[in-house]
Amino acid sequence: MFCHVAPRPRNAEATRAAILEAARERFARESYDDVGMRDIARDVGVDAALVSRYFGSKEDLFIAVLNASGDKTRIIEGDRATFGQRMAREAIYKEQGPGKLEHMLIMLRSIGSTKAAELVQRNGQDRFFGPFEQWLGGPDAPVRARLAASIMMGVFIGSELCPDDLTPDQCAAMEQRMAAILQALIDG
Amino acid sequence: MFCHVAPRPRNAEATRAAILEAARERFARESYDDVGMRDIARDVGVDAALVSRYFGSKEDLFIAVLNASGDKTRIIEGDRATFGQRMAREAIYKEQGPGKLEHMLIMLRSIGSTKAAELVQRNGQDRFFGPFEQWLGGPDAPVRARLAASIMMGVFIGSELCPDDLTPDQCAAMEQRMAAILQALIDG
DNA sequence: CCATTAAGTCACCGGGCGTTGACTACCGGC
DNA sequence: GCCGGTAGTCAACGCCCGGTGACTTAATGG
Repeated sequence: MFCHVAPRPRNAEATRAAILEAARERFARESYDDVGMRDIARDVGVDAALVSRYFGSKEDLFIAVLNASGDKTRIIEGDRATFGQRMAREAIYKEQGPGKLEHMLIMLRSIGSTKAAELVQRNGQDRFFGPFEQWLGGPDAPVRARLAASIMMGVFIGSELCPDDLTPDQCAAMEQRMAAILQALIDG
Repeated sequence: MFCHVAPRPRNAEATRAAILEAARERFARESYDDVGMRDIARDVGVDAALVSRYFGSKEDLFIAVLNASGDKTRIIEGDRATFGQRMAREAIYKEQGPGKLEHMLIMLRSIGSTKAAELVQRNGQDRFFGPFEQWLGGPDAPVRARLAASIMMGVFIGSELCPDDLTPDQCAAMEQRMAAILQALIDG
């Protein structure tokens, strides 16, 4: 009988990446305050001290997660004509997994924590809101960007952080309405 | 020279009410996790032990705050024709103070905390979402209610939890756009 | 085959948390 | 005028957190 799982081969770079990945998944499911260094370490199968060693502090680790996750969040791609449809689909059905809107999810989870709020705001401004506003263009771009982003955040919270009890038909109806609203904002 | 402020007169009921009020203000500004029993006690000018004594536990205190605050949240009043306008004004300018949408603010602040999320979800469903959906009526009421509530939540987060750097003109434009979107959802 | 060095672990620290039981001081009624 | 009960305080407990220095173990080059 095996008492130990196969010990991870000694590879600092791979271990560091594994920690970052585990942290990303944790922070996408729990808030900054609720995620513990020991939780992340247990997920990877290492000692908690190693997490502190590799990333300096919990705050630095969170920043690293935000930066790493932000790379994959290419919200703005594809043509403008289907933006509303795409975003509505993402926000409502939100196929799990890395990339996509996970970056937004991580930010929303921890935006309540005073320790993480500042980081979240700065990161969201730089990596999400700023580019979005610039991409949008046109008259009232700041207002339209802000409103569109707010709507996406709100639907995200409604469908991810709160339990979902909508039927498939209702989801489809909601998707359609949301897409129309967003698209109207995009088009001006 | 006075070394002590006037000691609070011995009145259990008044002290209890003062604790509840202080807790309400704290929970409206910080998340469940960030608010400490000692913080609340300090605001009132009593010992932290008294807070536990009067309300049993932090969780019970939070529930009491949600219930007490919910009474004043009469979202649904006034005529339907101006609902969008009223809500947009509330969400964007959100004159501070008890009542109004403070209940929603308290819920949003702590929705990230796993310890408070369940309470928030149940309370929000019972005191906010359910009545709202019922009041809305008409075709697709659940979908429209959910979408309208999500939009309000999103704008709330955007304007309260994130710093506001919109000019008065931009605020007015945003208010107008948001009001139109909400009103369209209300009317069907 | 061993020495060196990096990778990872272990024990522990200081601090903050919510909560509790023992204690004190005040106030109304006799 | 004191006395019982209640409002409020105090000190402490157990727990968990993030972080650190000393130690152990494994890989690697000679």
